[in-house]
Amino acid sequence: MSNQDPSRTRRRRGSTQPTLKEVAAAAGVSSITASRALNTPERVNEETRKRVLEAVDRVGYVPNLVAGSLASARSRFIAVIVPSLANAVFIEVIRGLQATFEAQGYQILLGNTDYDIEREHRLVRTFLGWSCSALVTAGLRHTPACRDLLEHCDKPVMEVMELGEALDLNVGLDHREAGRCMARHLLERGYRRTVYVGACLDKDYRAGLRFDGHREVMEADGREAPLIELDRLGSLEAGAAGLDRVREAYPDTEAIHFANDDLAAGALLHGFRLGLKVPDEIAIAGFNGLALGQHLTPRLTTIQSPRETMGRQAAEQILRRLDGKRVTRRQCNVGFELLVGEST
Amino acid sequence: MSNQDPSRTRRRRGSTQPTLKEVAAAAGVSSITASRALNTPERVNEETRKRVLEAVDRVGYVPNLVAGSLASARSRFIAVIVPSLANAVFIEVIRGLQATFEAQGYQILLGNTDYDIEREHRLVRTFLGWSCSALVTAGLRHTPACRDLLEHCDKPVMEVMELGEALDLNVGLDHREAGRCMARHLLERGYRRTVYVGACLDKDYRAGLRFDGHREVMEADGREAPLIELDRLGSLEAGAAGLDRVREAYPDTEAIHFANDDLAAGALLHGFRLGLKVPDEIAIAGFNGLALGQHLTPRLTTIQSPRETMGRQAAEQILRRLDGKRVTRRQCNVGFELLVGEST
DNA sequence: CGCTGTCATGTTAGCGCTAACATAGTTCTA
DNA sequence: TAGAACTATGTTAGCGCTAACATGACAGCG
Repeated sequence: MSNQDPSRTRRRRGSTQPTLKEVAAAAGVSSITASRALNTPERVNEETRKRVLEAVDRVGYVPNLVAGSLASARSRFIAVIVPSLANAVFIEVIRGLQATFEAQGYQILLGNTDYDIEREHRLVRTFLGWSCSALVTAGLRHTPACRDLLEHCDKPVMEVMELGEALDLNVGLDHREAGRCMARHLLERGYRRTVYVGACLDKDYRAGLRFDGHREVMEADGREAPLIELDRLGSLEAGAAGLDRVREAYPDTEAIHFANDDLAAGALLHGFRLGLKVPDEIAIAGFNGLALGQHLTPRLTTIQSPRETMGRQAAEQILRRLDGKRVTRRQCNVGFELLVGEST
Repeated sequence: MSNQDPSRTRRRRGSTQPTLKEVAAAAGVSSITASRALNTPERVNEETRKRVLEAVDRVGYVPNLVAGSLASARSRFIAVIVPSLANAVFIEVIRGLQATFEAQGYQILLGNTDYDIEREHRLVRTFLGWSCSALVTAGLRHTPACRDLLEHCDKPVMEVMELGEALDLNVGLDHREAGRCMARHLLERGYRRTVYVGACLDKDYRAGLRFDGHREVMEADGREAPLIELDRLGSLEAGAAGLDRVREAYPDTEAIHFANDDLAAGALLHGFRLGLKVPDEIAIAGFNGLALGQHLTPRLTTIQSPRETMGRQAAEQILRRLDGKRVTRRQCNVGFELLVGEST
C-alpha cells in the first residue's frame, strides 16, 4: 500500500485516442446514450442523436471495435479460408463474398491454407478467437479436430465450391457431374481416345472428382480413361507441358479433357506454337469458363462455373442466418453450363 | 434493489467457451500464469508450462483474441486496402503480403475500395477501430481526412504500388518512368505513329502516370501522343474494343501502347481473329508482365512489374518496424524490366 | 549476514464498450 | 383517472484478458 499519491496511481498505456466517454461528456449525455446514438439510432431522440454525432466529429472519435466486440461477444468479421490465392477461381468467389458482406458492414478476414488442412485448422482456431460472425471454407475436407471445432462453434459455417455432406450451410456445384457432362460431350462429338490431364489431384481434389465422373462415363461406354497428372498446379505453362506429355505417352489421342481452363488454354496456345490443328488433330476441353478461353481461336470448350455467384449466394445465406432467419435450404446447387467452343 | 436472490443475479450471455480462468483452475495456477505460459513461455517454469498446455487441451480452450487485444491494445491484424480484386495485379501483391505476414502469425484484414477514396477512408476508420498493427494501402491518393487519420494513427503505414510523397513507408515502382521506357522502346523499333490506350484513367491513375511518361518521350521526339480512353477497366474484351477504336480513329497507327497486359492480350487475340499481322501491320505493347503475354504468339512486349516481390518487401519492412527496429530506407523502388517479345 | 538481484508466481485494476436492469416522464386505454 | 404501455435515458456490472505492481524464495557476494 505504498501509493497514496494519486499522481502515481497505476497507469495503463492509455492510448491517446478519445473514447466514447469523452464523446458523451462533450454531448452532455451518458456513455450508453452515446453508444446507442451510434449503434441503434432509432432508440435515441432525434435531437440527442444529433448532439452526439456532432460531438463525435468534434473530438475525432474512432470507435474501438475491439472493446465493442468483447462487450457484445459479436464481431463483424467473416472468416474466409481458401486453399490458394494463386487460382482465379477462389479470387472470384472471394469477390462475390466480399461485395455482399462489405455492403452490410462486415469485414473479411482472409486466410490461406496453401492446400494444407492442418493450416486450415489453425486458421479456424484463430478466427474463432476473433469471435468472427461466421466462417466460410472452400471445400468439405477438414481434419477431424477442425470439423469438431466448426460443428460446435455455434456460428454459421459455410462450405463452398462443392456439394456433399456439409457441416452446416453448403453452396457449390457437383464436380463429378461436371466431369460426366464434359465426358459425354466428348463422346457425342465422336472422340474415341480421350486423356484426362490434371495437376496435383491430391490437393485439387475437386479436379479428382471431375475425373471420377469422366472415367465413369468413359468406362460405361467401354472406353479407357487414362489419366496424366502434372506436378505443378494449374498454369499456362503446366498446360503446355501436359499437351507434350499426352502426345508422347498416348500419341493416338483424339481429345484431352483438362482439369481446368488454365491448363487447357496453355495447351491451346502451345498447340498453336507447334502448328497443331485443334480440334482436327487433337481436341481440347477445359473447366471453369474463364474469360481467356472465349477469346482464343478456336474458342475453348469448357464448363462455366458461376464463381462470383457462388460467393454472393453463400454470403446471402449467411446474412439471412445472421439476421435470425431460419435458412430452409441449407444446400444450394449453383449448377454449371457447358460452353461449346470450336476446340472440340 | 430487488434481486437479493443470487440465482437471479445479473447475467451476461456467458458464451459456453472455456476461458483462461478455467484453464488456470484446471492447471492449478493463477490465470496470469496461464496467460504467460501461452504468450511468453520463457517467463514460466518448464514444469508449470507443461501443466498449463495440458489443461488447454483438456478443456478445449480457444484463446479469446478480442479480449487479449483489448487488454494489450495490440492486435495481430494487418489492414490491407486495395482498389479492386478483379485485377490480377493487386491479387499478386496481396499474395506476397499474405505469405510473409501469415508466417509471422499476423492476419490480413482485407478491404476493397472499388477505386473510391471515400470508401478507403471508411475502411481505414474501421480497421483502426480494430487496433490493427499496421495498414497497407495501394497508392498515394487519399482524402484529406484519411491522410490525417493515417498520419496520426501512430502505426506503420505502407503505401505500395507507386513511388512518391508517401506518408510513412513506401514500396513501389516509378510508373512515369515505365511509360517512358516503353515509349523509348517503340521509338527505337522505328514506329512513327503510336497510340496509347488506357481504361478509366481517372480510377487507374497509375496508368495515367505511365501515359504521362509516354507522352513526354513522344513529344520530346517531336511526335504526337494520341490517347484513347476506354470506359471499362482492363479486360480482354476491352482490349479487343480498343484495337477496333484505334483502327477506326487513327487508321495509319503503327503501334499501340496499352495501359496493361489484359488490354494488350485482348487486342492481340482479337487481331489474330481478324487476321491482322502483328507486328507488321500493327505493333502491340502492354504493361505488367502477366504470364499470358509470354504464352501468346507473338509473345507480348511488356514491362515486368515485380508484384509479389512488392508485397513481400512491404511486409518485411512493416515487420521490421513492428519489431521495434528503425527502418532506415523508408522508400523502396522495386524497379521493373522491359520484356521484349515479338509483338513489337 | 544483510543486501541486491533474479526467478516464478500472484494480486489488482483496468482496456472501452454494451447487456441487463432501473427509472422517470409521457401517452394511451378502459 | 388508475394503471398499462411506451419512450428516452441512466446506473451498474461485467466481457476475458493482460499491464503494472507485489511478493516470496533463493542465489550470489563482499
